[in-house]
Amino acid sequence: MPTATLEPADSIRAAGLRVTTQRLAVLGALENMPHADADAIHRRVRSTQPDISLQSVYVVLGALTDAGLLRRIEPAGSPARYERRIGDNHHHAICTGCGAVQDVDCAVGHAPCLTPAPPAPLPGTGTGTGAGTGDVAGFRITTAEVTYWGLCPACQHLPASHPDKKENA
Amino acid sequence: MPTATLEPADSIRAAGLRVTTQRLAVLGALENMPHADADAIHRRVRSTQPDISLQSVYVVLGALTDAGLLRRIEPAGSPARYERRIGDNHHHAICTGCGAVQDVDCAVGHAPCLTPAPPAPLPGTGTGTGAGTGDVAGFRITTAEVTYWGLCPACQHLPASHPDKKENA
DNA sequence: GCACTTGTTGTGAGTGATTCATAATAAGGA
DNA sequence: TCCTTATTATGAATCACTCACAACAAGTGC
Ligand SMILES: [Mn+2]
Ligand SMILES: [Mn+2]
Ligand SMILES: [Zn+2]
Ligand SMILES: [Zn+2]
Repeated sequence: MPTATLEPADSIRAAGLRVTTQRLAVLGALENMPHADADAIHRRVRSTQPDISLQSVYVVLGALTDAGLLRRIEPAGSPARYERRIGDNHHHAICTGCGAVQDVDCAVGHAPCLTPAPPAPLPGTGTGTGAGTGDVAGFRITTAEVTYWGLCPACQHLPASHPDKKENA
Repeated sequence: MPTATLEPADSIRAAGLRVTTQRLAVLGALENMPHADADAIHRRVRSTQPDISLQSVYVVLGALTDAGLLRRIEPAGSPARYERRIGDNHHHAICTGCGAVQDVDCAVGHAPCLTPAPPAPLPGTGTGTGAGTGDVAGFRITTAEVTYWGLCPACQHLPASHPDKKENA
């Protein structure tokens, strides 16, 4: 038995979950394909567990995400994507051409982006309640999610054509 | 450009689209319910056009969004929401308890996350339609989207119960 | 090692949100 | 008013995901 890695199985156990081959396989797959969606993970896992169903992958992803072992992001217009990089609220740059996702470190560090405090009252459509200072419109903010949209290096060099929305193959 | 000053019919025409009662109704509905989803808009529009179908509302919303007359946001775990406030890339605070959405002025210069760690900062991401151009990890960034997650004032004062995830009915 | 309990997985059906295909309709110009 | 063509109406279909429940297996105790 390869006991070299103290992580996957132990982290699952530490979360109070049972260690199953499916969970190990999903974690292992994500090791090599960060920001993959459920379908891509399923295809990858199938190479070692040909009979695992997509639904089971969903269940595993949900359990691991709830346990805090995975992070799920849900970019607009894309199925949910999963990654093992957790604990830091890092952000993402997403290519509008091909959907590629790239990690972006937050400039602030580990408890980032929790002090938005817009200086001016909200001029929104009729909801200009000048909320208290320090939070946003009276909201108690716990997370700030930042998504940068643009063109990845590859798509910048393509003509204004339609690069196929390739996933991790 | 002053989209707010144009009559709905004029702005539709100016976009090169035909002025229809359905489009006027959808724009009118959103006047009073910013950040509504397709279903809520459909219910509202039905009060004046009882026979309009949800699918037609989707078509109208798509056309108006493509024309730049509406902005669509797609918060995680929520159906798409639409608003008439366009032209400024403002951000949103969303309540994890009840799903309420609140406009937040772009925090350029205040929220640290708009200045990513890698090379250049993002100029004009907020005040200019997100037309600014930055560079993150080789990406040519055109828009920075910020979502603040937390509890709205109402949900802060509720016990640990789960307020119904409903909104303007 | 063997059984037992219970968390997990496998399977199929079901759901919500949105899109597609196509016929019917109506907006806007001639 | 007529005509062309954009737009809407309708139903079916798709996508991503969830649910219900039976079959299974991880971890515990003997
Ligand atoms: Mn990431
Ligand atoms: Mn808004
Ligand atoms: Zn790309
Ligand atoms: Zn709330």
